Amino acid sequence: MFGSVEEIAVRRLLSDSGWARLPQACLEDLLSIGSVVQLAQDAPLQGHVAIVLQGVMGAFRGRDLSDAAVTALYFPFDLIDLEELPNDGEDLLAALRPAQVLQFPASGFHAAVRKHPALAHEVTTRLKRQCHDLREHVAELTGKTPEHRLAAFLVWVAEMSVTDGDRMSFELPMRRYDMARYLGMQPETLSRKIKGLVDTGAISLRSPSRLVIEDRTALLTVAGTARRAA
Amino acid sequence: MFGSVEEIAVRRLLSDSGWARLPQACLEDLLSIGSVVQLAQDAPLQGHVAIVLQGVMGAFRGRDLSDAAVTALYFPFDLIDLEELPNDGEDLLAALRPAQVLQFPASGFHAAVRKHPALAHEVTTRLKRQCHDLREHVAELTGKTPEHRLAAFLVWVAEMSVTDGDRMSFELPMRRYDMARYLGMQPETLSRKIKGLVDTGAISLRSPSRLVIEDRTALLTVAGTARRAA
DNA sequence: CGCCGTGTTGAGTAGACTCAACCCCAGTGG
DNA sequence: CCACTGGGGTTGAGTCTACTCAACACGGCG
Repeated sequence: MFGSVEEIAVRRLLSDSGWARLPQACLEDLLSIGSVVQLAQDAPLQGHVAIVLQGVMGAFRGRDLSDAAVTALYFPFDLIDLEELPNDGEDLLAALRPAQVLQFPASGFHAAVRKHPALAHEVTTRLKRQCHDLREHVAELTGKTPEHRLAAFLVWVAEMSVTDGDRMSFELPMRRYDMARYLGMQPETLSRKIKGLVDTGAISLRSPSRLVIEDRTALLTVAGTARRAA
Repeated sequence: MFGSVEEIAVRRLLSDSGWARLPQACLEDLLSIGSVVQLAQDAPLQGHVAIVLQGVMGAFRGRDLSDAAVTALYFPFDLIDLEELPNDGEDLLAALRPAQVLQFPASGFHAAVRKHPALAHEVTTRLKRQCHDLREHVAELTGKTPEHRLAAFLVWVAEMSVTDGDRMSFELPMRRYDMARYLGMQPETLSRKIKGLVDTGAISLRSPSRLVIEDRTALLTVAGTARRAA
């Protein structure tokens, strides 16, 4: 069912991630109803059940993508399930960079959940984890200064990213604008805070979107407490 | 298994709330392992699986209750399940006012979930709803001014409260200090914002904790968009 | 080359924070 | 009966910082 390009990401999904723990029959059911979807930057995800394969998806809250808040981030292997919620048309999902997801029809996915207890357990666990992450994000938004939030965010993203050997260098998975809205500040403020961290030597920028953590300890000190790991 | 006082809340749980949809056998399983716990204000909940019966519980993030952020609120009939999460000792649950919960041993509850598909579905639905609510809260924290957040919060709490016929009068389910930390502002700022709403005539205070919504439309205008209902 | 999307820099303002004092009320004990 | 106490809440003055708005820098692309 998959072309060769997509196969790589799906194969990783089935071997490296928590999903691999599921029984074989369950995985086959999932793969038989799922379809790999390529999403360009800013492309919305139609339908609301999917697993991220590559890239980062953002949950938006608001009428337009242009003025909506970024409320949550979904990294590879994260489950996206926004089905069966009060829908006032203000919940949107979009790719923050070009991304790839394994999408499911809601009915089929939920049928699989009913059929396979192990899948139900996996979904529950992931949802609890998402609640936990969101509460942590709330704690950062209510209790920390922009510097704190930025530092914690950078450490977190670095952990989620494949550092491909190159020390702590990684690609920021979204634009400044989206980062700012996720972190609850203005793009200008974000730019200044990043500059501040560069000036202190904690990080450095190879390009606007490629970042190197020069001094992780210093960054963690700024962040206060580290955020959850992958 | 219940004394007469507790029976009232449990009976409402089994008739009025979404939990009543569960099959009889499942309810009996739940009741057989659950125990009603009375919590004084600020009393922490030991163990992390419960259903709120009365009052409001708060999820805290931080070392102490005194300086922790209030990240989420649990109203009657909400499910609390913080089990099986990365536990760094900074997640706490406490009653914001005297409260009553139906508490479960984690193992027993999860056994019941495995046994009853309907319960698994109910739990999943509630967790998704909690994620949704948390995302909405994040959107408010990142995108709205303190006035907006306060107005939206008051409308929301009013909907969650039993208005006992008395127009839109209701009891605030927590102290100013906790409210402020949930809404991401300082107690002083909160006090001033409340005063501001009183001055415009949108609300009035009968006592520090008893509030009347005089002009719901005006309040909604300030809030921008209404928050999710009960 | 000019345009557009993206990111940065600068100056001024507005609004939340900090810290301190004060008010109010319920308990408590003389 | 009244003074004392402590928790909860409000008010005031001053500071600081994030926001606003505007201009500018940079790179890719038609």
